[in-house]
Amino acid sequence: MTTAAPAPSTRDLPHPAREEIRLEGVLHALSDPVRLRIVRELAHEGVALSCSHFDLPVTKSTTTHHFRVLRESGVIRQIYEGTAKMNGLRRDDLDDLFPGLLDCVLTAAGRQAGRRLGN
Amino acid sequence: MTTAAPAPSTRDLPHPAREEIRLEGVLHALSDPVRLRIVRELAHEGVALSCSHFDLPVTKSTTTHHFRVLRESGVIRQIYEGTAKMNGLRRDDLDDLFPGLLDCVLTAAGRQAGRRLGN
DNA sequence: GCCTTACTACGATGGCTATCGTACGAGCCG
DNA sequence: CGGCTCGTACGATAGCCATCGTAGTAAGGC
Repeated sequence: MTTAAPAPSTRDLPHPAREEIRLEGVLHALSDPVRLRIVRELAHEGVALSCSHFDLPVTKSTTTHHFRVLRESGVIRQIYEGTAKMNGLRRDDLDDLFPGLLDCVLTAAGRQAGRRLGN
Repeated sequence: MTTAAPAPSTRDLPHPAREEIRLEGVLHALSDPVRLRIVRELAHEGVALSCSHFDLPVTKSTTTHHFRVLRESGVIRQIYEGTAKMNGLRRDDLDDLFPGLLDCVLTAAGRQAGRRLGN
């Protein structure tokens, strides 16, 4: 019965509706290196990941802050799953609002990272 | 003075080279409403425009600041032309570094503006 | 019941930044 | 020359923001 449905209803996190997502907010969220890295990894894995999955060069407090910025700007969706908090990209919403934007940013980020490494 | 300056103008502005343009910097530059508006207008007109061409809801000091941010992040190129300073999008550089990114952002901004007006 | 794991909330802090006003320099034009 | 327009520089200010540490809550395992 509660296998595929959102069972843990104890804590619910506020997310902006699709129409409330603002381009400026998304761009600002993506303009931070730590957050861009998170988004890149989420896109690369393709599935929702727990916060602890990431190995970021900041403390856990700061990590929480970055995930909140991403959620409040509409870039990711956060759902509690037991003790873990799963983070998933809001690909459908973003692609509908800003077609191609996410892919462009991800491609650009990948190219930039590649340029820095071996070029 | 009669300094026999070889340059067309005694004042030359520092621009980042193409390889120095960082994605995070560009996204941050575009995440400000005033700057996004400037970039949209530059893209729409398609030619370099003087600073005074824009009717922005901020003072001239702040306008100068925003243009500098755009220049230092690599989004625009600024050239003195007599008493005016002409601002042009660095389309070629941006399209080469981040293919499609600028167009995606501009399209998204246009759609968002349209949604706010009457839709 | 207790301990561990996962994450949050709160307060502090230093830095960045958007904004302004005022004073100034650089070209044009009467 | 004297002013006029365009844009800059500098200083100030207020707000945001990335970061941290510490203390606390929620869920699950022993």
